[in-house]
Amino acid sequence: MNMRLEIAEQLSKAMGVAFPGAQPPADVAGLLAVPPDTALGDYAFPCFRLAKDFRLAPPLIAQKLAEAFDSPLATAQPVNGYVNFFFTRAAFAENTLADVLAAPGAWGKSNSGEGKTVCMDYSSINIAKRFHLGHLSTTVLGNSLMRIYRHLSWKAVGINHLGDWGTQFGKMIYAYLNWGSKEMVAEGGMDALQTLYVKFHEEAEKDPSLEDEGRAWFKKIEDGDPQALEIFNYFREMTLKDAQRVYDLLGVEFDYYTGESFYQDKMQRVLDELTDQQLLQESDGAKIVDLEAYGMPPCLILKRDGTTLYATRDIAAALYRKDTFNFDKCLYIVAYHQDLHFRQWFKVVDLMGYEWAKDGLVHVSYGMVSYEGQALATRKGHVVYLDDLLSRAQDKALQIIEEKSPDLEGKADVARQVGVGSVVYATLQNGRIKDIDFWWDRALNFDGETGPYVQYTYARCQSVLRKAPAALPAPDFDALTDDEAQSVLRLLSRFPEAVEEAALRNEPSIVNRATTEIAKAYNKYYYAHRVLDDNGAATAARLQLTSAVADVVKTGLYLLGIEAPERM
RNA sequence: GCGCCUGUAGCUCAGUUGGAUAGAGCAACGGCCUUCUAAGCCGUGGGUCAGGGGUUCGAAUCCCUUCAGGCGCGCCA
Repeated sequence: MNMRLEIAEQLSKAMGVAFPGAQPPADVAGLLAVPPDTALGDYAFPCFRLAKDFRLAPPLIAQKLAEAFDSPLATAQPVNGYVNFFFTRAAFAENTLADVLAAPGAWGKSNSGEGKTVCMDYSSINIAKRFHLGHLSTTVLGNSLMRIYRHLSWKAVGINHLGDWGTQFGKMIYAYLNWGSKEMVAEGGMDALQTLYVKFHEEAEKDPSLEDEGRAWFKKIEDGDPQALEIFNYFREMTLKDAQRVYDLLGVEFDYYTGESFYQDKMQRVLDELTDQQLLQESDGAKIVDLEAYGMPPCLILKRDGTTLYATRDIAAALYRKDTFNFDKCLYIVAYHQDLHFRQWFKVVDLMGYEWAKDGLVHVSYGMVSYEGQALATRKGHVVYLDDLLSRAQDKALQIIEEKSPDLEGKADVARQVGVGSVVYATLQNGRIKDIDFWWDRALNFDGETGPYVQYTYARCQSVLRKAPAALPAPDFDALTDDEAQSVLRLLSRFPEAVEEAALRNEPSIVNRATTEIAKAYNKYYYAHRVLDDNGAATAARLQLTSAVADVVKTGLYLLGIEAPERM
């Protein structure tokens, strides 16, 4: 039973009774507000807007509506132009818990996305580069959104749009052949590739002709030269293998690893269509689509030398994905500094006549990451690599476990879940548009509203549930009419709305907050009330509450991409 | 110069898309473990919602404007 809808329905009836003939507002449920203080009720309806239509002062409207309101699940009280609704506490508890406990892991699931497909372009790492802080947001946001959309019955297609095309790979090959070796790379791994790349740029400063060598080797990759391809594929395999360790830790999976190179043979269609529709113009030898009418600089499609650009590839990829998956939405989880780029090529696809470009293509942008106040700079070594961060977080977790629960079984595994969870949680804690300045002491803090806090609440619930008596009488829901229990129940009942909104706004932090609020409310409850006591019927009710909290917290964590340890 | 974004407690951020007395966490200080997990709970202090105008019953929220910061603005991705 959705209490918001129940109240809205009964309130609409009350309007018909109290104001026959008047036109009631269309979306009563949407107008229901949550009062700032629970003493004012569980939901409230502001009457100010009705004053004109009903030709009556808001306090009087509130009074008449409250008098006419009738529901077994709530009572109504008029206060200063608001109608405040108070749930019938025991009935609310019974209803809510029955709903939550009906299907484990399914709270917040809905059919709202049934039959719809979303493509998710996320993580999208570059070949020959180590996984660092700059890739964390896109990876973790994308993973969480995949889970959230699937929870709402969308078909979600995860795509790692690899950065595997461009002259830098020609340069890499040149550097590898001249200054590197199989042994060096086999031993040094990704760092060795990094070193070679830096070396190339140093040498190219002195001898600009190396740039031509780089271009020549890239041309060989394009032309399918066996030696060039072999080396390139070696780099590619290495990068993916390196990244896979991080993906495994984070629990991240992709349906496709179709990178930029995949679209090379799909560019001509873009050029043909743009030409046919006379959208392509020449400018300084390059080919562009003019966007002045839309207040944007032109979108570059072809360079002077006839080769394609980033935007061209993105357009080709969008057309391919539409053809292949027939998506309703295609999300690009990319930092906001590429905002203009996306607005430009989205508009180009629109101009090409594809209606779905208008609201089907979505740039899910997020804030920039800096490290101790300065921009990340791989070449200067001012960078935090993901595997370092994750292993330090795990070390910290293990250290705390040794202090607090030295007898815990499977310490390393719990430390992994908690350490990794803390990093993921922190990444999804704030609105994604916020910039993140990374500091080690902040990242390794496990106190307060953190991943470990939420996980701890789950483990605490599990601990209580393990100690529950095997046989209990039927629950007495009058045991859950106190304020603390009601707060927990209110938050549980609103959790599904949070999941829907998170998908609507592509904002996993909403699920993060909803889950954390439940954990906080339960911890408060836990200190105010004993779950297990001599009263079997009351204990049964409190155990249901505990069980429901455990289930929803676990679901919330899952939707964020975080595991929930049974003990910690 | 133009465009996009951000500005709320010392710090990091919420604020349900216009509703009631602006809330959390961190940091600081003070309490609570012989009872279900103290990675927890309770309490104290801390605010010109960047500034100024406007819209209306009502603004942190919408409009205008100024300021501050971040990011972008043709042959990289």
